[in-house]
Amino acid sequence: MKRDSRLSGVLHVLLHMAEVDAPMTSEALANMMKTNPVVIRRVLAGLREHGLVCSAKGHGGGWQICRALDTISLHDIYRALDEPTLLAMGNRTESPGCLVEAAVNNALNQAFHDAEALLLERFRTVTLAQLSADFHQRKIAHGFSGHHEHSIFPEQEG
Amino acid sequence: MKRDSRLSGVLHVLLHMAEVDAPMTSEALANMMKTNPVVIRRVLAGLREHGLVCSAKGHGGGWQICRALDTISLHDIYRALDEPTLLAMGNRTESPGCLVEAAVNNALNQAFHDAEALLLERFRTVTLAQLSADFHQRKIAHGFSGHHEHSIFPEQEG
DNA sequence: TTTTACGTAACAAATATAGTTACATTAAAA
DNA sequence: TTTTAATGTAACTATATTTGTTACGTAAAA
Repeated sequence: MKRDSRLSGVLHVLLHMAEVDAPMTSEALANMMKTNPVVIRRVLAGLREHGLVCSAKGHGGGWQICRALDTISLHDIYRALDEPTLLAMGNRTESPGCLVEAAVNNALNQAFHDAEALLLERFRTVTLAQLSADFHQRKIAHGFSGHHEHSIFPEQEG
Repeated sequence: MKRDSRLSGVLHVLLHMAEVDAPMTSEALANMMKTNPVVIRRVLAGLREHGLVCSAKGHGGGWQICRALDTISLHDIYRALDEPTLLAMGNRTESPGCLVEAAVNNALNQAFHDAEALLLERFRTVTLAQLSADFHQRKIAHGFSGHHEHSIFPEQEG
């Protein structure tokens, strides 16, 4: 089964936005993400409803993060994405009439529930500020001299 | 994202097979699972390659579990299904050139890896024998009298 | 030799996701 | 005030995945 990379993608977008003081247009972000501006606007519209980002129309408009980075957890972003499915597996039927299926569901649900809880707990404990700090450390480790806004190496895919 | 229910479905099928001494045909199993016999044969063919079930052609043929239930863990079945994706989320790109994406991947991969490890560990510790025992307890709890092969209640979806 | 069942390829249908086009709306700049 | 640059959003298209179906070959028992 194919994995949903929206959370990964949104985090990427947000961290780039955090590096820039001015609003970034959906077109610029789409170029970074090798996708379409409408796709960017669609997903960021969800974050805006949750107060994580702000958008401005017209000349000089675009998207900005509108809360302190250390107040935005991965869980906040996960919720703003409408809490997408975490696990690629599930039970065939909930509340089955068949007792065999009930026994199967019971065993699997325990494992599934615990794995989901673990993921959500991790999401709660990681903030955008931490990811940003990690990024800046990586930049230094890769030989950032102070003259480049980003890595001295050509960047692929954003 | 839609969840893959093949593991759940295969467990259901196997536990029903465990209740019967004779081979079960793909047609009978397909009726229970409300699907097509070819779909059953496709998925059970994978289990056969791993030595979990045996099939016989011709009159009186069909499918049977061919190992002791307490030697078959959920992990064995998971592997026989070709280790399907466990998590519905993933990173946009592995080995990214962009340092922002590297920071994102690093944070998410830790969480993803731990959640996967938890699931696999659970799969290793649960056997078909345990599920079968759980099923028989449920049957008793639902008023099994000794005269019925299965529940006295009409079974839905298998 | 007929019937029953698996084995498997090829095709069709359904689903989900992502991408695209088009145009209305808003706001700044000329 | 007109032009330009941006978001907002609906509708459509394309693509990929999964599931279901048909068809027919093979094997084994009755």
